[in-house]
Amino acid sequence: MARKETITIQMILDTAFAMTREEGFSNVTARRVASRVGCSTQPIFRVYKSMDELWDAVYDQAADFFQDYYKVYPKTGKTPFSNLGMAYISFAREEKHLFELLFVNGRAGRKGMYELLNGNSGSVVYEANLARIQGCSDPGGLFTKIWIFIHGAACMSLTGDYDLPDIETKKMLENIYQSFAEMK
Amino acid sequence: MARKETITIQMILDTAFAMTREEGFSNVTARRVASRVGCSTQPIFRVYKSMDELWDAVYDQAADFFQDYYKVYPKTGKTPFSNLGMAYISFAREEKHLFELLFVNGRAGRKGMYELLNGNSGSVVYEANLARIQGCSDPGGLFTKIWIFIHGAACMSLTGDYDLPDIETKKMLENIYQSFAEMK
DNA sequence: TCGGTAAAATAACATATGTTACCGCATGGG
DNA sequence: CCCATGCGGTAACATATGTTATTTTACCGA
Repeated sequence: MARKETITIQMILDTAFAMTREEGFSNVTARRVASRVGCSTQPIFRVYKSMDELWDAVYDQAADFFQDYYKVYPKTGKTPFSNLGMAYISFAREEKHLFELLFVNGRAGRKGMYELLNGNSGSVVYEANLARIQGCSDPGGLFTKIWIFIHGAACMSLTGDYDLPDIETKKMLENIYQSFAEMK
Repeated sequence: MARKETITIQMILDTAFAMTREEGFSNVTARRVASRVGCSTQPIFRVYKSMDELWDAVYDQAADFFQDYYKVYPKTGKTPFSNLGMAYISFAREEKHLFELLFVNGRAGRKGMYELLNGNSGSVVYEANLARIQGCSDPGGLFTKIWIFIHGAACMSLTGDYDLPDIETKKMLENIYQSFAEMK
């Protein structure tokens, strides 16, 4: 038959994803991925029709990665809101490039923010028992306001304009939750 | 003597800035600027040592533009906070690419967020009578929290995840100001 | 009018990108 | 033990970028 496959689609995708984590999406080029895998650019175009297809796959993997990150994140807060917030802000800090890709710069045809939060299983928001007050359905409401705040802190951490230690962040999140909840 | 100058530094900078507004920073290339000015790339490199220098100039012009935008923005809110917030969020909506450049993606050696807000004259925050509670000096405090919220809404509007009409935005800003202020 | 000077055009260099044509060759079924 | 099949390497194409060398050209003072 034919020659045996030595460079798999997994090797390529994993490498591209690792590069996205480390250097950001825009540095994932055909030649750079190939070089890191240790092959020519051919195998890439054998398993992916184009770089766009590979980038799509990386994006999807980033979305899954965020889901897993949230699931594993220790839920030590007093409320599901602060847990969600802590996980989200930590993710922005620790996975700057992935956060940018998913929640800031996006990508043509990117998933919506709430779609990314819920994922395939609806885990994040659902598990947080926030189903009743899902953001999209209560504009100006509690979840929307809290979410705007959480997203704001995460984005500011990207540019270095927010850098409170986790303890302080947790306090602040629970503080503003109180503020919003008691207001109504 | 010599030939008369027909392509001025102003023409080049204005064009590059207009292109940044319309298409974003990353589309400002030497050839595209030249084409829009109606000349070759030579005049650009006569007045700027490199594209990096031109990009710096565009960035500075964007910072000034934001200052002017804020100064002119109608202050119809009940508090200086809501005025600042409305202006900032409107800017993000109407000048998506400039907002990204200044407050999201930044640029090597970009100005800090509060530096951008204050500008050369310290106008934005100062005029808003917020001097006493400037963000950097009250981490976790009132201004910081409000600012995180405002920045969050602005960033979400970039990705289409926030799209309340101005009226609602204003209400929400005044609402959360109440929440934060009464909490303490 | 004429020539030198500087501005602007032309065209190239060097690099980086996605993508494709081509070819060597390993491999496993016959 | 062959050899067709398809994997992967080499090299090129086409394009886009910043930048620079060279040439043309317009201006103004002499």
